[in-house]
Amino acid sequence: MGERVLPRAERRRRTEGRILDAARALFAEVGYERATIRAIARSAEVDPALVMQYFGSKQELFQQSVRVTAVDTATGTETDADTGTGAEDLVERLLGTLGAKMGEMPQGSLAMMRSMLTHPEAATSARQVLGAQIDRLTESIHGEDARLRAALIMTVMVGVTVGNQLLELDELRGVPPEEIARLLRPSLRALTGPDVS
Amino acid sequence: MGERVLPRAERRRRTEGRILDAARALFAEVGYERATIRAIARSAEVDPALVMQYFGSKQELFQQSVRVTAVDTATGTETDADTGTGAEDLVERLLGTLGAKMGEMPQGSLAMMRSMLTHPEAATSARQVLGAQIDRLTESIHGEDARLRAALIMTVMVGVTVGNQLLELDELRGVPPEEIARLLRPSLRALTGPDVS
DNA sequence: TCGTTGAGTCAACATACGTTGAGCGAAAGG
DNA sequence: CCTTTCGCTCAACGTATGTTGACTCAACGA
Repeated sequence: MGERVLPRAERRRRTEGRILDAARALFAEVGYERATIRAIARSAEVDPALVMQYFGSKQELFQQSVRVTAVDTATGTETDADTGTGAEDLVERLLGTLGAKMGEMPQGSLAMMRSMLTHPEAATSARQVLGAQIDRLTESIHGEDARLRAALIMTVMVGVTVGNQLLELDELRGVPPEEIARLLRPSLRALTGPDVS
Repeated sequence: MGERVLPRAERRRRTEGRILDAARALFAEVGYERATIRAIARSAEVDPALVMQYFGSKQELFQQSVRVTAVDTATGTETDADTGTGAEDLVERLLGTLGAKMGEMPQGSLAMMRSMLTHPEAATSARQVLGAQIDRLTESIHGEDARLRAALIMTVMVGVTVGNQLLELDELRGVPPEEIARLLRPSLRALTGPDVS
């Protein structure tokens, strides 16, 4: 029937991908501790031992699940440097990634955030990502307490994301992202400090 | 030596208290999953079995650890109704409890917040507490999107608390609470909506 | 004084988990 | 065609955890 026979390399890549997807989904849903290797394997339709053989340990699987694209899109980096570096531009970018369809944040980011309060390595990752973003913001704020303000801005973003994606507060359910961005904009601008331009 | 002999009732109350304190501390530090009954018992200088005998299960111990005073002070309730119910007053109260010496938030609240992303019951508690606060705020905001604005305000508070108390971001370390409150005030006022008074 | 209560301990059970090593069967390669 | 490689499974081990039941001993009440 539809059962194609695949070359080994391709087959391997696909199962590895299935495992990673399943891992990301489960880590994002229940966090590091409650996401068991067995459950991930079952979801990927694979033997638990294979997960170990491919990724070495649960810890490494988690790291792989959270890597790269995950981390920065979570907090609004998006690595494209086409937009300006003014504070307003950065704030707008943050609001944008928040709004890029809120229910569809990359699973890797959600996985990291879900575990950041209870899993040490996830906490370290989160601090790194936030720190990098704070650095960026700090450069374009130029105020007295520039760094502190930048930190608070990121802190606000974390709060909204937590309330919306992870706690799933009823009050934020189904609200169009643009509206949240609209309501949040003045608050972030206020933290940007007295306008310099 | 100083080894006083205590009446049974008193003795029981004290050990029960020691267990609860140890539980709160550990739950707050590492979250529900990583806080083991054995570790809690060791910290309270008691046999693990005694913890079960007194509290029934780890789940019930957690609930007891998180109860009452814990929950509302976490997000700034403080149950005293002496202050007004105007939006500004409420915002000020929120900022106040945030600033009531940031490193000394009640352990029960921290325990709840630490686990709210990974432990279902903690999540439910958090949603309840936040929901109640949002209700309060909504009444005194009177705007179009009053409820949504109120939710975002609480969301901001959660973010700051998470960043400060749980993630322990370097940028917020050692910053006097009054300064954070000062920087945050305009942002919260902005969410309060166009001033009605 | 003596039986009863209850605080507290000890040893053990059942379970779930991460992890390992041996092995099977099909693709790869000459 | 035969050997090797490798994706993948099976069964098991070791360990940590929540939880339980039998037990000890001092405080209590009559």
